[in-house]
Amino acid sequence: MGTTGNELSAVQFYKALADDVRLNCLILLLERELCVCELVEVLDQSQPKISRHLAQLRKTGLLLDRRQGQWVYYRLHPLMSDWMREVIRLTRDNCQMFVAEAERRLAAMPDRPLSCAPS
Amino acid sequence: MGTTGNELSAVQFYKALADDVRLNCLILLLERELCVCELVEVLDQSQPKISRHLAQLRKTGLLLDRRQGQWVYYRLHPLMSDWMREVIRLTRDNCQMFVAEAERRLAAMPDRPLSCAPS
DNA sequence: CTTGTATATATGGTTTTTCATATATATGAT
DNA sequence: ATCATATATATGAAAAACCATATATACAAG
Repeated sequence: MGTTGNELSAVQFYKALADDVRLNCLILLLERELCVCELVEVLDQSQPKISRHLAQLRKTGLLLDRRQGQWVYYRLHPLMSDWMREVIRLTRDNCQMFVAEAERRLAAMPDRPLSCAPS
Repeated sequence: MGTTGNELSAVQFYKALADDVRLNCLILLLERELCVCELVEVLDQSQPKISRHLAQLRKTGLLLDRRQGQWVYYRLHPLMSDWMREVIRLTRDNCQMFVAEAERRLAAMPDRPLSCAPS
Protein backbone atom coordinates (compact mmCIF):
# COMPACT_ATOMS: atom_id res chain seq x y z
CA MET A 1 0.00 0.00 0.00
CA GLY A 2 1.16 3.55 -0.70
CA THR A 3 1.48 6.25 1.88
CA THR A 4 -1.22 8.49 0.45
CA GLY A 5 -4.17 6.18 1.00
CA ASN A 6 -6.05 4.11 -1.56
CA GLU A 7 -4.92 4.45 -5.11
CA LEU A 8 -7.78 5.69 -7.24
CA SER A 9 -7.73 4.17 -10.72
CA ALA A 10 -8.22 6.29 -13.81
CA VAL A 11 -11.44 4.45 -14.64
CA GLN A 12 -12.82 5.01 -11.14
CA PHE A 13 -11.88 8.66 -11.46
CA TYR A 14 -13.72 9.03 -14.75
CA LYS A 15 -16.74 7.19 -13.39
CA ALA A 16 -16.85 9.84 -10.69
CA LEU A 17 -16.78 12.60 -13.33
CA ALA A 18 -19.39 10.91 -15.50
CA ASP A 19 -22.38 12.58 -13.90
CA ASP A 20 -23.71 16.10 -14.19
CA VAL A 21 -24.08 16.74 -10.49
CA ARG A 22 -20.73 15.27 -9.49
CA LEU A 23 -18.78 17.01 -12.23
CA ASN A 24 -20.40 20.33 -11.36
CA CYS A 25 -19.58 19.85 -7.68
CA LEU A 26 -15.94 19.08 -8.39
CA ILE A 27 -15.59 22.11 -10.65
CA LEU A 28 -17.25 24.41 -8.12
CA LEU A 29 -15.04 23.05 -5.36
CA LEU A 30 -11.84 23.66 -7.33
CA GLU A 31 -11.34 27.10 -5.83
CA ARG A 32 -13.41 27.11 -2.64
CA GLU A 33 -15.06 25.14 0.05
CA LEU A 34 -18.85 24.92 -0.09
CA CYS A 35 -21.43 23.47 2.26
CA VAL A 36 -24.15 21.08 1.18
CA CYS A 37 -26.94 23.63 1.32
CA GLU A 38 -25.00 25.96 -0.97
CA LEU A 39 -24.54 23.22 -3.52
CA VAL A 40 -28.21 22.31 -3.23
CA GLU A 41 -29.21 25.86 -4.06
CA VAL A 42 -26.56 26.54 -6.66
CA LEU A 43 -27.17 23.34 -8.59
CA ASP A 44 -30.91 23.45 -7.99
CA GLN A 45 -31.18 19.80 -7.04
CA SER A 46 -32.80 17.99 -4.15
CA GLN A 47 -30.85 17.75 -0.91
CA PRO A 48 -30.76 13.93 -0.76
CA LYS A 49 -29.52 13.84 -4.34
CA ILE A 50 -26.65 16.24 -3.66
CA SER A 51 -25.82 14.55 -0.38
CA ARG A 52 -25.67 11.15 -1.99
CA HIS A 53 -23.34 12.30 -4.76
CA LEU A 54 -21.09 14.09 -2.27
CA ALA A 55 -20.92 10.95 -0.15
CA GLN A 56 -19.95 9.00 -3.23
CA LEU A 57 -17.16 11.46 -4.07
CA ARG A 58 -16.02 11.36 -0.47
CA LYS A 59 -15.90 7.56 -0.44
CA THR A 60 -14.00 7.61 -3.70
CA GLY A 61 -11.41 9.84 -2.06
CA LEU A 62 -11.96 12.92 -4.20
CA LEU A 63 -13.60 15.04 -1.52
CA LEU A 64 -13.05 15.71 2.15
CA ASP A 65 -15.72 16.97 4.50
CA ARG A 66 -15.62 19.01 7.66
CA ARG A 67 -18.50 19.70 9.99
CA GLN A 68 -18.87 23.17 11.41
CA GLY A 69 -21.96 23.56 13.54
CA GLN A 70 -24.95 22.47 11.56
CA TRP A 71 -23.14 22.78 8.24
CA VAL A 72 -20.96 20.23 6.52
CA TYR A 73 -18.37 21.75 4.22
CA TYR A 74 -16.84 19.84 1.34
CA ARG A 75 -13.57 20.54 -0.42
CA LEU A 76 -11.30 18.74 -2.87
CA HIS A 77 -9.16 16.17 -1.12
CA PRO A 78 -5.76 17.79 -0.65
CA LEU A 79 -4.05 14.57 -1.69
CA MET A 80 -5.83 14.35 -5.02
CA SER A 81 -3.34 13.69 -7.83
CA ASP A 82 -2.17 16.78 -9.65
CA TRP A 83 -3.17 15.31 -12.98
CA MET A 84 -6.72 14.71 -11.78
CA ARG A 85 -6.95 18.28 -10.58
CA GLU A 86 -5.63 19.33 -13.98
CA VAL A 87 -8.35 17.30 -15.73
CA ILE A 88 -11.04 19.02 -13.69
CA ARG A 89 -9.52 22.41 -14.49
CA LEU A 90 -9.37 21.58 -18.20
CA THR A 91 -13.04 20.68 -18.07
CA ARG A 92 -13.97 23.90 -16.35
CA ASP A 93 -11.94 26.06 -18.71
CA ASN A 94 -13.25 24.39 -21.84
CA CYS A 95 -16.89 23.91 -20.91
CA GLN A 96 -17.76 27.29 -19.56
CA MET A 97 -21.41 26.84 -20.47
CA PHE A 98 -21.40 23.92 -18.14
CA VAL A 99 -20.67 25.91 -14.97
CA ALA A 100 -21.74 29.36 -16.03
CA GLU A 101 -25.20 29.19 -14.51
CA ALA A 102 -23.99 27.61 -11.30
CA GLU A 103 -21.28 30.26 -10.85
CA ARG A 104 -23.83 33.00 -11.48
CA ARG A 105 -26.22 31.53 -8.94
CA LEU A 106 -23.45 31.19 -6.40
CA ALA A 107 -22.42 34.81 -6.81
CA ALA A 108 -26.05 35.85 -6.45
CA MET A 109 -26.72 33.85 -3.28
CA PRO A 110 -27.72 36.36 -0.63
CA ASP A 111 -27.75 34.13 2.43
CA ARG A 112 -24.58 32.08 2.25
CA PRO A 113 -23.43 30.89 5.67
CA LEU A 114 -20.50 33.26 5.62
CA SER A 115 -20.28 33.29 9.39
CA CYS A 116 -19.08 29.70 9.10
CA ALA A 117 -16.34 30.42 6.61
CA PRO A 118 -13.23 28.31 7.20
CA SER A 119 -11.04 29.73 9.94
CA MET B 1 -26.08 22.79 -35.85
CA GLY B 2 -22.38 23.61 -35.84
CA THR B 3 -19.99 22.84 -38.65
CA THR B 4 -17.95 20.26 -36.81
CA GLY B 5 -20.73 17.81 -36.02
CA ASN B 6 -22.48 17.11 -32.73
CA GLU B 7 -21.12 18.79 -29.66
CA LEU B 8 -20.00 16.19 -27.18
CA SER B 9 -20.69 17.20 -23.58
CA ALA B 10 -18.10 16.81 -20.86
CA VAL B 11 -20.26 14.26 -19.05
CA GLN B 12 -20.72 12.20 -22.21
CA PHE B 13 -16.97 12.37 -22.75
CA TYR B 14 -16.24 11.10 -19.25
CA LYS B 15 -18.84 8.35 -19.60
CA ALA B 16 -16.88 7.23 -22.63
CA LEU B 17 -13.66 7.16 -20.59
CA ALA B 18 -15.27 5.41 -17.64
CA ASP B 19 -14.58 1.90 -18.82
CA ASP B 20 -11.41 -0.13 -18.88
CA VAL B 21 -11.68 -1.28 -22.46
CA ARG B 22 -12.67 2.09 -23.88
CA LEU B 23 -10.04 4.04 -21.98
CA ASN B 24 -7.35 1.60 -23.05
CA CYS B 25 -8.45 1.84 -26.67
CA LEU B 26 -8.37 5.63 -26.65
CA ILE B 27 -4.92 5.67 -25.07
CA LEU B 28 -3.57 3.11 -27.54
CA LEU B 29 -5.07 5.04 -30.45
CA LEU B 30 -3.46 8.32 -29.36
CA GLU B 31 -0.39 7.74 -31.52
CA ARG B 32 -1.45 5.17 -34.10
CA GLU B 33 -4.21 3.56 -36.01
CA LEU B 34 -5.12 0.00 -35.02
CA CYS B 35 -7.52 -2.55 -36.44
CA VAL B 36 -10.09 -4.43 -34.43
CA CYS B 37 -8.22 -7.70 -34.36
CA GLU B 38 -5.11 -5.99 -33.00
CA LEU B 39 -7.11 -4.44 -30.17
CA VAL B 40 -8.76 -7.80 -29.47
CA GLU B 41 -5.37 -9.43 -29.07
CA VAL B 42 -3.63 -6.59 -27.26
CA LEU B 43 -6.41 -6.09 -24.72
CA ASP B 44 -7.17 -9.81 -24.47
CA GLN B 45 -10.93 -9.38 -24.67
CA SER B 46 -13.61 -11.04 -26.76
CA GLN B 47 -14.10 -9.75 -30.29
CA PRO B 48 -17.76 -8.75 -29.85
CA LYS B 49 -16.88 -6.89 -26.68
CA ILE B 50 -14.16 -4.84 -28.37
CA SER B 51 -16.33 -4.28 -31.42
CA ARG B 52 -19.21 -2.97 -29.31
CA HIS B 53 -17.02 -0.57 -27.36
CA LEU B 54 -15.42 0.71 -30.56
CA ALA B 55 -18.85 1.22 -32.10
CA GLN B 56 -19.89 3.14 -29.01
CA LEU B 57 -16.83 5.39 -29.23
CA ARG B 58 -17.48 5.90 -32.94
CA LYS B 59 -21.11 6.86 -32.33
CA THR B 60 -20.02 9.23 -29.59
CA GLY B 61 -17.75 10.93 -32.11
CA LEU B 62 -14.44 10.07 -30.48
CA LEU B 63 -13.28 7.54 -33.07
CA LEU B 64 -13.33 7.25 -36.83
CA ASP B 65 -13.12 3.99 -38.75
CA ARG B 66 -11.81 3.08 -42.15
CA ARG B 67 -12.11 -0.24 -43.90
CA GLN B 68 -9.15 -1.61 -45.76
CA GLY B 69 -9.72 -5.04 -47.21
CA GLN B 70 -10.93 -7.33 -44.48
CA TRP B 71 -9.66 -5.07 -41.73
CA VAL B 72 -11.36 -2.12 -40.12
CA TYR B 73 -8.96 0.43 -38.72
CA TYR B 74 -9.91 2.82 -35.95
CA ARG B 75 -8.26 6.13 -35.08
CA LEU B 76 -9.05 9.13 -32.92
CA HIS B 77 -11.48 11.46 -34.61
CA PRO B 78 -9.39 14.28 -36.09
CA LEU B 79 -11.94 16.84 -34.91
CA MET B 80 -11.79 15.76 -31.27
CA SER B 81 -11.38 18.80 -29.00
CA ASP B 82 -7.81 19.57 -28.03
CA TRP B 83 -8.67 19.52 -24.35
CA MET B 84 -10.15 16.03 -24.63
CA ARG B 85 -7.03 14.82 -26.38
CA GLU B 86 -5.07 16.45 -23.58
CA VAL B 87 -7.12 14.60 -20.95
CA ILE B 88 -6.39 11.28 -22.64
CA ARG B 89 -2.69 12.15 -22.79
CA LEU B 90 -2.65 13.13 -19.12
CA THR B 91 -4.20 9.78 -18.27
CA ARG B 92 -1.66 7.87 -20.29
CA ASP B 93 1.30 9.75 -18.86
CA ASN B 94 0.15 9.41 -15.27
CA CYS B 95 -1.17 5.86 -15.29
CA GLN B 96 1.61 4.04 -17.01
CA MET B 97 0.74 0.79 -15.25
CA PHE B 98 -2.57 1.03 -16.95
CA VAL B 99 -1.27 0.71 -20.50
CA ALA B 100 2.07 -0.92 -19.87
CA GLU B 101 0.91 -4.46 -20.51
CA ALA B 102 -1.08 -3.53 -23.60
CA GLU B 103 1.86 -1.63 -25.09
CA ARG B 104 4.11 -4.57 -24.40
CA ARG B 105 1.70 -6.99 -26.05
CA LEU B 106 1.36 -4.73 -29.04
CA ALA B 107 5.12 -4.51 -29.51
CA ALA B 108 5.34 -8.29 -29.24
CA MET B 109 2.63 -9.04 -31.79
CA PRO B 110 4.29 -11.02 -34.54
CA ASP B 111 1.53 -11.08 -37.13
CA ARG B 112 0.17 -7.56 -37.29
CA PRO B 113 -1.44 -6.79 -40.65
CA LEU B 114 1.43 -4.54 -41.62
CA SER B 115 0.81 -5.12 -45.32
CA CYS B 116 -2.37 -3.10 -44.86
CA ALA B 117 -0.73 -0.12 -43.26
CA PRO B 118 -2.35 3.17 -44.25
CA SER B 119 -1.13 4.37 -47.63
C1' DC C 1 -38.50 21.56 18.07
C1' DT C 2 -36.00 23.19 13.92
C1' DT C 3 -32.53 23.10 10.49
C1' DG C 4 -29.01 20.80 7.95
C1' DT C 5 -27.34 16.47 6.44
C1' DA C 6 -27.12 11.39 5.77
C1' DT C 7 -28.91 6.97 4.62
C1' DA C 8 -32.27 2.85 3.70
C1' DT C 9 -35.26 0.99 0.63
C1' DA C 10 -37.59 0.46 -3.51
C1' DT C 11 -37.82 1.29 -8.27
C1' DG C 12 -36.95 2.37 -12.92
C1' DG C 13 -33.48 2.88 -16.18
C1' DT C 14 -29.22 2.36 -18.47
C1' DT C 15 -24.92 -0.27 -19.47
C1' DT C 16 -22.34 -4.21 -20.19
C1' DT C 17 -21.64 -8.77 -21.52
C1' DT C 18 -22.40 -13.06 -23.92
C1' DC C 19 -24.05 -16.14 -27.50
C1' DA C 20 -25.32 -16.94 -31.76
C1' DT C 21 -25.62 -15.37 -36.12
C1' DA C 22 -24.98 -12.19 -40.06
C1' DT C 23 -22.19 -9.56 -43.40
C1' DA C 24 -18.06 -8.50 -45.90
C1' DT C 25 -13.81 -9.62 -47.88
C1' DA C 26 -10.15 -12.84 -49.34
C1' DT C 27 -8.42 -17.14 -51.16
C1' DG C 28 -7.96 -21.56 -53.24
C1' DA C 29 -9.98 -25.30 -55.99
C1' DT C 30 -12.30 -26.58 -59.93
C1' DA D 1 -16.25 -17.80 -63.52
C1' DT D 2 -18.33 -20.33 -59.53
C1' DC D 3 -18.16 -22.69 -55.15
C1' DA D 4 -16.55 -23.57 -50.73
C1' DT D 5 -14.16 -22.05 -46.96
C1' DA D 6 -11.61 -18.99 -43.86
C1' DT D 7 -10.95 -14.65 -41.55
C1' DA D 8 -12.50 -10.07 -39.84
C1' DT D 9 -16.07 -7.43 -38.05
C1' DA D 10 -20.80 -6.26 -36.69
C1' DT D 11 -25.21 -6.91 -34.52
C1' DG D 12 -29.85 -8.82 -32.42
C1' DA D 13 -31.55 -10.62 -28.41
C1' DA D 14 -31.44 -11.83 -23.67
C1' DA D 15 -29.40 -11.85 -19.06
C1' DA D 16 -26.80 -9.68 -15.51
C1' DA D 17 -24.90 -5.96 -13.36
C1' DC D 18 -24.86 -1.40 -12.27
C1' DC D 19 -26.56 3.50 -11.57
C1' DA D 20 -29.63 7.28 -10.39
C1' DT D 21 -33.68 9.08 -8.21
C1' DA D 22 -37.50 9.62 -4.96
C1' DT D 23 -39.60 8.97 -0.67
C1' DA D 24 -39.30 8.33 3.81
C1' DT D 25 -36.74 8.17 7.86
C1' DA D 26 -32.80 8.92 11.04
C1' DC D 27 -29.30 11.52 13.12
C1' DA D 28 -26.68 15.59 14.88
C1' DA D 29 -26.37 20.27 16.44
C1' DG D 30 -28.27 24.12 18.42
